[in-house]
Amino acid sequence: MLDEERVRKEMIQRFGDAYKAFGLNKLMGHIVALLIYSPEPLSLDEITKQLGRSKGPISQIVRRLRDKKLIRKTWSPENNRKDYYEVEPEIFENAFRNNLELIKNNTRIAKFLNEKVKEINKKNVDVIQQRIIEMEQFYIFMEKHYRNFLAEWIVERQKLISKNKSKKS
Amino acid sequence: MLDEERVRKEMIQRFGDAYKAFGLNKLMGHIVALLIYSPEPLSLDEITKQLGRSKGPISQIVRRLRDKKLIRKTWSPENNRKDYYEVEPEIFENAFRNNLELIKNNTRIAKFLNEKVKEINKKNVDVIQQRIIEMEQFYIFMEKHYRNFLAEWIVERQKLISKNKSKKS
DNA sequence: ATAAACGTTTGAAATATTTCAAACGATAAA
DNA sequence: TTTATCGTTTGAAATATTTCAAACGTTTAT
Repeated sequence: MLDEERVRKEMIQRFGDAYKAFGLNKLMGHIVALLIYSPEPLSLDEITKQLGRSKGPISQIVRRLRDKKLIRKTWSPENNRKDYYEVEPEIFENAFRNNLELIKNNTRIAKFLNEKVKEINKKNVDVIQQRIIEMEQFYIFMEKHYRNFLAEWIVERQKLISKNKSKKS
Repeated sequence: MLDEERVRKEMIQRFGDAYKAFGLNKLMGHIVALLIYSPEPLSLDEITKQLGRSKGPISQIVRRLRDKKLIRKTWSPENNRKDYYEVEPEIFENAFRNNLELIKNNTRIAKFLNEKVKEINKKNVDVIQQRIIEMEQFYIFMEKHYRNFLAEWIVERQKLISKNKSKKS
């Protein structure tokens, strides 16, 4: 029991650090960790209590997590007063999709620069232009691979799920 | 000429935002943008002047950029007093490699949790365990794709470079 | 040897972000 | 209709990060 508590805390800690490393709010990672580790959906108050924070930030971060499709509200006939939250079943996939948006932005930047640099026709432009062309190619290529990965993962995930189901029955 | 200045500024701006979105320092993006856009290597003082910052932070961020293999010192027979910097030819590839490290950390977290949760043998563990198993599988799969992407990109890049060379001659 | 030109380090100041407590509005229970 | 229970919003406080200016150590020119 003491051990379990330690693991839970370390998980919250590590998710916080990981989220931060990806440029996201630490608290987002904490909440996600909590929800992944909880077999039952949690209310705002429960999250608040378990993380020892006040309601304000929890409310805001929970909304952002919902916008990012990492967690969702659950519906249940009883408890129609409080909102309960759980992780999205496709949480990792969705986190990846969010990252894809950043990559797409990089492609956009490269394309914009390519246009502009061509227009300007700067002296010594060849070195710069070559860099920017490579940048554009790189991120276009990357986008393609990202999409590919997603498609393959969905197949892979189905296999995982069906394997697990057959184990249960 | 005025136009060129505008593009340069917008580039610096956008790279700053992009770097921040990836959880890195904004100034890192600014310096990288400056060096990409510069046909000649730049000294610390030139970077300092062009970005309107003081030497302290520039010196520190430049070191971090070197650690991350995004920029490098150039050597030249004259000017052996000052250090001059340019972007690494494989800057985008290397940025990607840095990101791969973050993914590897996620895999590590999942593996750690998998071990621990198995040990604890919590009641209702099946839901949680399933999530963590999926997390591990996801990031292992992702690592594989990342490596794959890198291998393919290197081939693709060679094609780009040789195409450009033949155009020049 | 001395002076000048660098890059780095470092505490303090400025800025940005996170967090809180309290007020608010909305909805459901009494 | 009134009261209680939520989730949200909001300005202020706490904290973390970025930035600066000055001091420092090192290397090169004089």
